[in-house]
Amino acid sequence: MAPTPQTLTAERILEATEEVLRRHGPAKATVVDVARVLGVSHGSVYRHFRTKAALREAVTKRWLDRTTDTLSGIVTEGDRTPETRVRDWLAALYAAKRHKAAGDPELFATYSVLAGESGDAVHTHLADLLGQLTRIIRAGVEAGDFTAPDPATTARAVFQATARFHDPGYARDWELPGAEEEFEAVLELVVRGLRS
Amino acid sequence: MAPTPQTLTAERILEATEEVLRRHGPAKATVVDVARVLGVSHGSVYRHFRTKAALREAVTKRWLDRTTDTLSGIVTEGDRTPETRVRDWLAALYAAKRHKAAGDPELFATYSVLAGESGDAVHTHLADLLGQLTRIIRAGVEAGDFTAPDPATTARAVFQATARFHDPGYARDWELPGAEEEFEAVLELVVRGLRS
DNA sequence: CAGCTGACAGATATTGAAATCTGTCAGCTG
DNA sequence: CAGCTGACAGATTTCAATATCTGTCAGCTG
Repeated sequence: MAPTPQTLTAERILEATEEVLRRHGPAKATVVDVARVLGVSHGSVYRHFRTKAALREAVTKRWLDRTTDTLSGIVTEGDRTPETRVRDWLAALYAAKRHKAAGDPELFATYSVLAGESGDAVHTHLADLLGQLTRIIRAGVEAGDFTAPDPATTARAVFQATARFHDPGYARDWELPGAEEEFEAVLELVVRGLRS
Repeated sequence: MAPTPQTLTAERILEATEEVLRRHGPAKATVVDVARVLGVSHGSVYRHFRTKAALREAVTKRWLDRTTDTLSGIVTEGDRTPETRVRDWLAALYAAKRHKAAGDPELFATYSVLAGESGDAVHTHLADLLGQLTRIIRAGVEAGDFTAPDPATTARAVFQATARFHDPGYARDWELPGAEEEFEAVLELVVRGLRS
């Protein structure tokens, strides 16, 4: 609650870590830097996070959860058709990732590094997103709008088919001219493939 | 090694380069190595290729063209339906890339490096592949099997949607258990999206 | 005593000097 | 004379010495 809390908490460490990552980038950010920002010794940071990898994963998880939370609202918009929700959800995912990549490149690089290291935070993030997409597709099947023998498998296929527009490995292409049109074309193809 | 007292040709240099790339990998392969395999001075290699980058691009182009040639046969199989040809073509593309990645990892790494450097050889390769796919889809539209206002745009969308199964950036996932099933699911989704 | 410090060992990263490589070209060779 | 050689300059890579970092822990502090 206090604007300048004196006790060292996991939350304060995560905020300082984001700051350091933004300033120095993932390759140069050290635990000593984080401790310096907080005005404590680096030993204290290790009281809250067992390793540097755990700290990086925690800060990344926090960052990924922001996207998951943004998208979760679209899943349950009962007044819209499942097709519209699939479109909106994928468009929102693309927009969120693109915005993050452009606006927060240092942290985005960290996320990409962790994704490559197959960290648990990323694995969970992907499972969360797939779960959301599965719910929309299942609703579409129940409404008779979509055909999908196994909604989870189909959701995975939709996710893979649009990977180019949310996988961080393709981030450099997201701002290229024509990217938006290509997204629309893939989205159209995928939605047509879902329809009964 | 076998005595090679013949005249020095671009073709012989490309073969020696492949040999050196396979043995040392893309990071350690030098023009001096190539010259040593051929029993000439490295200055002679520069008579045929202006730069090392040009040499690497030429050897990569040769290698990429083998895939393009393999697939071109499927495009014109008039006795099969367009849908079958799209399925066969994408499956053959996936199989070819996967086979290369598993069987020739050093050269595959070189290809991946060049793809990242956005070399012209890769650009041309992608244009060739897209051209083949466009022809199949256009044939499908003309036969009334597919709906696609602009076959070239749709071909691009199909190519993007299946990127995970032919883009070298994903090579590490191609041998994972379940990869084949995921390919089938994406292929099913895409083909459904093409149908009228 | 709960939380923090700071020195320490082993691991990792940085640095700069030495080695190697790329690309050129004047001259050699057949 | 067409094609090749080998020495060379500048760029890049390697390597080992040095510095910094990670993770631990005995002891300090409030």
